[in-house]
Amino acid sequence: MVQLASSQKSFSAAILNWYDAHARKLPWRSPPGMQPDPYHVWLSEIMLQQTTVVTVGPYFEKFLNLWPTVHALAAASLDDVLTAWAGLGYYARARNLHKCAIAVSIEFGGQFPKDRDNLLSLPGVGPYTAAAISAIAFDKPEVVVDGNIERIVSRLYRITTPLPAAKKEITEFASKIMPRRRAGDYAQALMDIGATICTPRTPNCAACPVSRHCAAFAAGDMAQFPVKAPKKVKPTRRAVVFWLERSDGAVLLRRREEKGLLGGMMEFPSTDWGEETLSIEMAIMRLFPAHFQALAGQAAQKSLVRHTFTHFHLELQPVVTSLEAPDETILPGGQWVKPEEFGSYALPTLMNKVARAVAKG
DNA sequence: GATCCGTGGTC
DNA sequence: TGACCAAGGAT
Repeated sequence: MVQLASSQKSFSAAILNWYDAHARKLPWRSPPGMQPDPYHVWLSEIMLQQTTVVTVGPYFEKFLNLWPTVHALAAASLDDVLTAWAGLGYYARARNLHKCAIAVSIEFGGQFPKDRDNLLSLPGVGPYTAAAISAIAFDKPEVVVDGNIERIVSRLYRITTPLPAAKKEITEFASKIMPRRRAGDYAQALMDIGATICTPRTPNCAACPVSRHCAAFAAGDMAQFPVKAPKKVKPTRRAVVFWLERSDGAVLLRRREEKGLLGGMMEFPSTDWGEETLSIEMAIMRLFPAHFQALAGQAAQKSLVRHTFTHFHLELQPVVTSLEAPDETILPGGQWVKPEEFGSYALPTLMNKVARAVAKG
């Protein structure tokens, strides 16, 4: 470790040389030597939180087309932002993205702050994203530590403390080996290397520009790092979900609560997501008690929809029914939408799975 | 520090 | 096929 710290210059030079020759061409990156648009950097960094480059690509292009500037995004409605974000997941990011755009547009006159501390005050911008924006968009020498860099550093030093407890230790090592110049390129280089060479399962050390600095490579136990705390088992939750159709073909949707899981997104009405399995009749009684007689006889089950969230499995039992009745007697906040219009609504992937199950069988 | 928060790809 | 994983943040 001491040897590596003393060879910081050789290490960072190898990283930057590798980047000059192998940098990935990504939609949000500017040509070599050009300063990127801070709006593009911010937008991409928010989208890339816990999300792969391949998944983000089309969403990044869509958002830039819809809202070319931070002012345009700030002027959009939250519902339009959620609709455009639908499918990307972690919807608090979209809510905070909108809040942040308004803050930058109003409080900072449309100019993103350049320093880490001011960036940290923005909604949805945490330690990683603040450092990344400051380094990449403004070339500030900030210590950028994401999951890739955690993995690289933990292998360089064979850090045995499990994550996330090792975060502080890793950040200190990362700080010691980073260069003073080209901090943005350096951070992106490490992330590229982490994504393509120093991968989680079987790293391609033969292609790594800094394998000679790596303790885990020397020991031959790269795959043992980073050490992570054990994970908890996911419980399974179940519910009955209703595809309630009107004679004109429109289907009943409602908006979820502003906060929490799938916050602010649209959904097909369902019973509460709990541990126990509910009968169709019981589900109708829970959600549409005033129309039990009209619904119970004609309810048709479709194939079970399985979906896994970060911390639980979900099994939704779709039920197809039809109903003609005054709206106010059906469901508070319900909204009738024709399936061909679903694309312009903020439907998360789970609900599109339900629609698919209903259409098939 | 622990928990909550999506989704699609991979082995 | 199911667990693991990905450019984390908020509470």
